[in-house]
Amino acid sequence: MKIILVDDHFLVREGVKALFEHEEKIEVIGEAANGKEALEILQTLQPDILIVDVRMPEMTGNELVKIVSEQYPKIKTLILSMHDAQEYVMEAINAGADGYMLKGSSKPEFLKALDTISNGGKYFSGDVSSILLNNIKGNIPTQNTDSNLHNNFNLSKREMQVLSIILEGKSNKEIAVELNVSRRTAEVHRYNLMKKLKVKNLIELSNKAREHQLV
Amino acid sequence: MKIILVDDHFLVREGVKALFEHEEKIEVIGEAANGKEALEILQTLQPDILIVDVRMPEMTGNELVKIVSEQYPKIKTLILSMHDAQEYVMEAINAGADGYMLKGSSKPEFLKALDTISNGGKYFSGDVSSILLNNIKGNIPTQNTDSNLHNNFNLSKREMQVLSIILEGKSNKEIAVELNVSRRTAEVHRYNLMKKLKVKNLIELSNKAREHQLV
DNA sequence: TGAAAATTAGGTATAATTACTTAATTATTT
DNA sequence: AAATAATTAAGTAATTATACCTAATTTTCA
Repeated sequence: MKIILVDDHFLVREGVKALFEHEEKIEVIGEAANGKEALEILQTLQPDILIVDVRMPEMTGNELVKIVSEQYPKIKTLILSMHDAQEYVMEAINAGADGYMLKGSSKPEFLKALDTISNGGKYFSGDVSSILLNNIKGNIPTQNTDSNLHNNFNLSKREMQVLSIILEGKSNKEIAVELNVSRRTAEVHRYNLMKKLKVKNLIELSNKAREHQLV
Repeated sequence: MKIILVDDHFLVREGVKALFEHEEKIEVIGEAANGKEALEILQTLQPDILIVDVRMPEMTGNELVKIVSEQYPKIKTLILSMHDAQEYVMEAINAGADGYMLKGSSKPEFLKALDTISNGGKYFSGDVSSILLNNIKGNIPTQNTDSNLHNNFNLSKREMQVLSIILEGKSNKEIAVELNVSRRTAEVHRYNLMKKLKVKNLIELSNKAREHQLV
């Protein structure tokens, strides 16, 4: 299995190489620090698989994957990401990536992914399965029943409502108007929300809500 | 984590128990050889997770999962299967299963699955990702490429820096410390950033930055 | 070398949020 | 019907952010 690594961080490339060091079936035949460089060395080297970081300057991993999968359909592509964010995963799918792994994935899972991919399969880490699930056709379940995700922070109905308005970027005053309650009430809900989600600012709130697909 | 195993093969149950033997966080509190038995012991024992074989006489694992997820929404369910067959996987999803593992999955992946599920998440083994992929809804809008990507907001280097710190959830005061400047300077950067990106609050800032992959 | 940006930071005022506490009124379960 | 949880909202202080303006230094590029 001939592999080219594409990641703007030297250390990450080294890490991946170290991971494959004692695997005789796997050989890293080239490295690139960005999309342009990758496209250049692709023309001379002939890799089986391209391992690409999602987040890179100038050209994102997903953009690179799209180009490669269109121009060199025989080359398989595996996206490497630090985040299990919905948009990255869905973009990877749309770009035609053959796999999606988190940087925290274990070595065995990595090897399995490469094996699956090189045999023409797709391998998306189990860590992102919830995102895949949410985008499944005819997705009937996953709603109501307070068991799934929605409420493992014990948010009340009203709190969920307030949360979603907060995530629209509204202030307490605006929330108050929208829900027809006092500004103080909105404040309390926001305060309790932050406590329950164990976050200390809006950004963390936004991230946590997104992660846990609370809205 | 209290677990009940449901599988008609004694050996499989033993195998799973052996797998968890040295995991102190996991405790197998009951076993059943079929769906009916499982429903009976469910009433007295209170498991967190039910690990269920898909293929069982009389009642399939998916049928059992459906009943359990409707009647005991708090109990999580993990399907165990020998096959990565499309119909099993899709049925499991529709039945409301929280996870789907192959019998050949590694111990670390098993533990990760249980952990994810017990925290309210979903975990479908990477081995079945191709099935999930095949059933993904038609392309989600992935809009912006090139033109409105990256820095065409005319952000300066310093502003980009400040932006990324803001997106870590830090306050002006914290930014000031991190960059070794006055709090007022941090305020100015933040103010100019918001103006340049044409947003009026943190949430919009976060979304816009993410959309345009500014960080 | 000059002009144009960028970075720095102070002033002023207003608005908004955070971090609690207390407490009344509804709803919901048992 | 009683107990528990949810929703409402006021009070108090302190902190933080917004919305400008002005202006001194530095950097950068032509």
